[in-house]
Amino acid sequence: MPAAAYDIATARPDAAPEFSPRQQVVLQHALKLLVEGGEKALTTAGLARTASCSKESLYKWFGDRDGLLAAVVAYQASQVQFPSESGATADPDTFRAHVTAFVEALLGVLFSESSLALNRLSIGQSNTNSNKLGELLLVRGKHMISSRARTMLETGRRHALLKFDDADDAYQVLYGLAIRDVHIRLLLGETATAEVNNHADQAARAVDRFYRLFGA
Amino acid sequence: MPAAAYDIATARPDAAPEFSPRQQVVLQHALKLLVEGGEKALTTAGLARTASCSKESLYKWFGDRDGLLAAVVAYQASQVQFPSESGATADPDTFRAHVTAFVEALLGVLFSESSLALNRLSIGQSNTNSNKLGELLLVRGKHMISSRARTMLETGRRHALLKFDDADDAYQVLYGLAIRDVHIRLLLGETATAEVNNHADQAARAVDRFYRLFGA
DNA sequence: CCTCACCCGAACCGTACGGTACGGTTCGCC
DNA sequence: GGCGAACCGTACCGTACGGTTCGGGTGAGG
Repeated sequence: MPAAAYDIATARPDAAPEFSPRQQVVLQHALKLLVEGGEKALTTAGLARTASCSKESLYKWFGDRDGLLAAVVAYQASQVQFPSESGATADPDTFRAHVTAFVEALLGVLFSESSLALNRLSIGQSNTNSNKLGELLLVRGKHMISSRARTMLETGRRHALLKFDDADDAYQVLYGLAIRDVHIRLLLGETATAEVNNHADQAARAVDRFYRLFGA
Repeated sequence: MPAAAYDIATARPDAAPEFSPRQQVVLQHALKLLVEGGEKALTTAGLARTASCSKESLYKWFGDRDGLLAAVVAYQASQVQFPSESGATADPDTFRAHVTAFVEALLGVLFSESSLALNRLSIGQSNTNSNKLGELLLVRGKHMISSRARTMLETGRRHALLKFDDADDAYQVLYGLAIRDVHIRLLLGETATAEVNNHADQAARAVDRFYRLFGA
């Protein structure tokens, strides 16, 4: 349950059965260590101590330390869910509200401490060992989000609420308008201002500009 | 000389005298190791070997390993320069060309392998030891760039070429339109597509959209 | 009660790497 | 030529941490 509401309506079937409850608890402890102290702080001995399990179990469950890191990323990504678009989107106002809600959820996820910690971890490892983590985060996180966004935008286009040629291009603009350089600044350790944390306002402004570019 | 042209007209006086020529050569070797293998690949013994210097000298020059990393970031940031705006910007077309050139330079810097490696390094360390590196990269890199961008945009506003209330807000929009989520994807290890590497086209499209939002 | 699977806690091992010390060499300067 | 500063190469030390092994304990099933 990390900084993003769990939405039963959109839960993917592959999310739950991947790890046993006991393992999920351990993974949550691992995430906590990551958030607090970065990758260096997640040692096998330290995790075994804080999670009250044995190193032997860690290695049995996850293979090695890299497997543990991958498990943390995979598990956490599976926990992130977005509000479903729930059908009736022909009405312009409700559709725009849906887009705004999506952007707000995006900000909430990307700027959460757990997401930042996982991104920091994956980025830090991205050019060392075959880059398994970055790939995992991209495919289980960003790609899931972007594909959902594209279908949402295409729904808007189908109902003549938006106008664009390339859905991916339009999504990227929406992303850029919403995130700007805040993500990278937070990743670099800058502390978030109150303005940045006002996700509702930020989302509304981004959607406003997006509509000025792509509104029908 | 890393992926960004050196502009003699805009060289800051504090850039040159910080490190001796010999030290600069060593720092370039260090950057090369970082680009190739990430932070793990930059060991004091490894750097001493590839740069043909002694570990003793490394510790004399940079204090400890963290000091070495900070020196790499500081030195490399000092090497990044942008084309100067060089006065006559009253003409709408040349001003817009200046903005486009700025965006193109921004893309060239941020998407270069050396910049990515340094960002990965700083991000990876950002929640471990007092976050010296991230701060350094922000103040010596991003803030320099953004302040220059703001003055450029305000020049455009003064000449009634642009219209906005907050220069920083406008810059952030320009940044978001240009960078989108490409930066984070590259940081995570995704390989750049040909389209992404066409900085001229990307810059032109971003500036076009920027003008549709902020053009007078 | 026995067995077996699972797991905890702790001790242990090997190694990689940060940091230090030292002998030997080059080079500028008097 | 002699001196000292800077520096290279190498050997060395201490430690932290990944990974393994082992003894013991707990609980379900028979």
